[in-house]
Amino acid sequence: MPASKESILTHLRRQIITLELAPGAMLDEAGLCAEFNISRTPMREILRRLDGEGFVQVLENRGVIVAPMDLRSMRQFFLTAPMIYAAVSRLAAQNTQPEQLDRLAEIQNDFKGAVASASVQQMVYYNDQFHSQIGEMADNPYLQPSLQRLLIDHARIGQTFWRADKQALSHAPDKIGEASRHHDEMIAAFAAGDEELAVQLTLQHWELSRTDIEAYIHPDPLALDSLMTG
Amino acid sequence: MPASKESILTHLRRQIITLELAPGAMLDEAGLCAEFNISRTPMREILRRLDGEGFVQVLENRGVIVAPMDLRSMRQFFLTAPMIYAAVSRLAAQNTQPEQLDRLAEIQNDFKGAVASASVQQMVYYNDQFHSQIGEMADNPYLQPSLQRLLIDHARIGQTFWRADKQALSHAPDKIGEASRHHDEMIAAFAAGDEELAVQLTLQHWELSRTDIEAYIHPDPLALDSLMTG
DNA sequence: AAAATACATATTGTATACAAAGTAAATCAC
DNA sequence: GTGATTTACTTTGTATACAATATGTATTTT
Repeated sequence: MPASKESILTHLRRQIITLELAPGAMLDEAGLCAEFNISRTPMREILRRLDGEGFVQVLENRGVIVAPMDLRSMRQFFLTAPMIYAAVSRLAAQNTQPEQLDRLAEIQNDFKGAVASASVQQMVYYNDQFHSQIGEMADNPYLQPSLQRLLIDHARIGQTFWRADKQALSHAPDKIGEASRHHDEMIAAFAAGDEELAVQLTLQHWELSRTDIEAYIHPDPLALDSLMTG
Repeated sequence: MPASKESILTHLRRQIITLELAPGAMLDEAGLCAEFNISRTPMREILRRLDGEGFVQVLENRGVIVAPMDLRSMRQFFLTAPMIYAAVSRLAAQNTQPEQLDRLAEIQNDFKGAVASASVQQMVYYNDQFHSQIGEMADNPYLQPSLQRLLIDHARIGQTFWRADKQALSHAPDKIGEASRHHDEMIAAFAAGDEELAVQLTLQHWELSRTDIEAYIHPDPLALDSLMTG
C-alpha cells in the first residue's frame, strides 16, 4: 500500500533536518517512488512542495538536491534569526490558545524523553517541533515562512549542540539541560501571556545556541596557540 | 504554441497583485490549461508553486483559489511589514551590487512611466517590482519569503493608494509623487551604501503607505459628525 | 412538503506512456 | 594520445487515460 503524501512529506522533512539526508545530496525520484509505493506524479508534487518550503532545491532538468548549506548564507542566518525569533515569541505570547499551549507542553515532554534516551536525532526533531509550534502560536502568515527556513538551517547547523557525549557533559556546563529549562520557562511565559519575558527567554535561548555554534565554527584560538608553542 | 511556464507564472502573479484576479476567486484548472495551451500536469505544478509563494491556496480535492485577504491578518501585516522592510533595506544597503542597482533604477524608470500614463495597474506592478528588487539586493534567503508575502498583500491592500484621480491630486498632497521621490532617494542611499539613510527612507515610505491605507479603512470620523449635525 | 438517500456529473488526484533534455561513453579526427 | 563529435542511455518534463472524490439533482421516504 502506498504511503500518504502527508506522511512522506513529514518523513523527508525529518530526514533533512536531522542530516540523515546530507545537504546537497541528490534525491532519486524513481528511488523515492519505489520506496513509498507511489507514482512519479505525486512524488514530483511532494518534491516541489519541499522546494517551496526550502527543504530541497529543484534544478531544472537536473533533478532535486537537499538544500545546500553554504557558508555565504551563514552570516545572514546569524543576523536574521534573533530578530525573527524574538518577533515570533512576542506574537506567540500575545495570541496563545490553550490547546496550542498544551501541544507545546506535549512536544517539550517528547523532547525531554529524547534527552533522557540520549537520542540526538530525536532531540533535533523535537526541538525543531517545539520552535515550529511557537511559530504556529504566533499565527502570523507573513513571518511563518521565514521562521520555517531559519529552523531548517538552525536544526542542521546546530546539530553539534546536541552531540555532547557523556565526557563533555561531565566537564562542560550542561547546555542541553539549560536549553530544556529555557523551554519550560518559555511555556510558563506563554501561559502567563508575558511578552517581555518570552522575548527575553528567547534571546537567552538563542544566545546559548549561538555561542555553541560559533565555538564550533570558530574554535578557541588558545587551543591553536598551545599547539604552536607546545 | 504553448506558453513557457515562467511566463505563465509571471502572468498569474501580476494578475493577482493587481487584483485582476480577486482574492478568494476560484481558478479553473482546465480553463487555464486551455488559455495557455499546456496540459494539466505542468499547470498543476505552476499552481502548487504559486501556493508555495503565497499567491494562491490549493484546497485538497476542492480546487485552487486566489489567496484570500482576511481582516484577521491585517493586524499582523501592520505589525510585520515595517520590521521586515527596514531589515531588508539595511541588508540591501550593505550588499548592493552595481548591476542590481542599475536594475533598480530601470524599474523606477518604468514606474515613473506608469505614473505619467496614469496606469494604476502598472504603478502597482512596478512598485512591487521595485521592492522585490530591494529584496534581491538584500540577498538574504531567510527574509526573502516573508518579504514576498508581505509584498503580495501590500500590493493588494494598497491598491487605493494609486487610484488618486485628477480631482484628488489637485486638492490632496501628491502622495504618488512623494512615493516616487522616496524611490529616487532610496536608490541614492543604496548607491552610497548608507544603511541608516536607507532604513530611514524605508520607514518614511512605509509611513506614507500606512496612513493612506488606514485612512481608507478607518475614514475621518468628522465627516460622519457633520452628517449627524447637519 | 421537507429531509434524506441515491444517482449522475464535474473536478481533482494518480498512473503511465511518450517526448525532450541531459549525461556519459565510444568513435573518429588530428 | 588528446580533443571533439556522434551515439546510446538515463533522467526529467509533458500529455493523457483512468480512478477517486466532491457536488448538484432527482428520486424516494416519512
